[in-house]
Amino acid sequence: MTKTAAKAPFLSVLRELVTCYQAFERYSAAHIQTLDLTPPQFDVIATLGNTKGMPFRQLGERTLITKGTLTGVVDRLEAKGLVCRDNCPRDGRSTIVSLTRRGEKIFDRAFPAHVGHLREAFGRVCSEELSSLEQGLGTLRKALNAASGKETA
Amino acid sequence: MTKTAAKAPFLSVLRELVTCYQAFERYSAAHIQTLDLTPPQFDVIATLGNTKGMPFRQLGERTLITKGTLTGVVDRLEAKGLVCRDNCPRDGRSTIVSLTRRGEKIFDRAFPAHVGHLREAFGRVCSEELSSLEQGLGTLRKALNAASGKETA
DNA sequence: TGACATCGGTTCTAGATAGAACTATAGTGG
DNA sequence: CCACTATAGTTCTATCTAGAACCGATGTCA
Repeated sequence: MTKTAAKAPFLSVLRELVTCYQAFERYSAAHIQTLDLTPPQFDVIATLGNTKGMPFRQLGERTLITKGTLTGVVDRLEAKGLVCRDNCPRDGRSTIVSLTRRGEKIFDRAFPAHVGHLREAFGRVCSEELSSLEQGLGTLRKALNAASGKETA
Repeated sequence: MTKTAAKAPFLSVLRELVTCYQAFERYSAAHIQTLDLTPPQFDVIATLGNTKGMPFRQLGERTLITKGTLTGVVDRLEAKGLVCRDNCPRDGRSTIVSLTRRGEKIFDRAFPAHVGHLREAFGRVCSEELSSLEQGLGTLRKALNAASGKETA
């Protein structure tokens, strides 16, 4: 609580961003746990659902998991028999990850349930407020990226 | 992208929440790294700054780090000579964590610098939008807590 | 076609994370 | 004063995390 720093008005937005995000994580994770999955594992299942599979690279881009981490997450899902790795016929370096039949079953059951669980919470906020929130978050994100670009460049 | 699920309009807010939070984390972490600290370590330093120290429990509440994790974070800070553990005279179970002189020096130098770094980004967003964002985040957080309370109870 | 840069994944390292089990101290009720 | 319960930290386990080093396959360019 430095005097000058405590005055910065944006710190309260910041704190709210963090606590809100954590509240979401907790809320979401609590449900995912009942499926015997971790949040990143669920994220992978949800991303692969209704697709024919995709290479690691693409899976990482969509789930925002870096490749080193993704290897381990996929390892564990493979051990559970929910996804499988196949060599890409077009590119010898590439590995295609896709849901197994069991993985698809989990997806079909868990994904709608999870969306319903989230709706339970988000439904309590009126849609105008949600869309204003979405916009505000977008503005802040762009500001963060712009500021970081400025310093990197 | 299940049909029913893809329609849920709140999913886009959700995605924005996650990407915005991650953008913040990246932006913040990039600066903290230049101080040879990790984000949780910085968080502890910032919380202990301008205090006479506090027990683990309280430190955990403020930094939102669970006690098992906190032990490790404090271990590493202690190894770096930035904080110290002292027995609480009033309670034999309790340990008081406080900044060493070196830790205070780091705090005095790093905290204002970090706030300045953040201001660089947040200053790009007008204050009305920030306060509206803060309010929206608060609403959502309360909705999440309310929904989770409903299920827990 | 042979050198070289690039790219996709894996491995390794250090750290963070939650949660459960454990230890020791403190407080409480009989 | 003794048993019981609650509390403060630590330890342990499994997972996630980024980032760097590495390895094999590709593609390029001369």
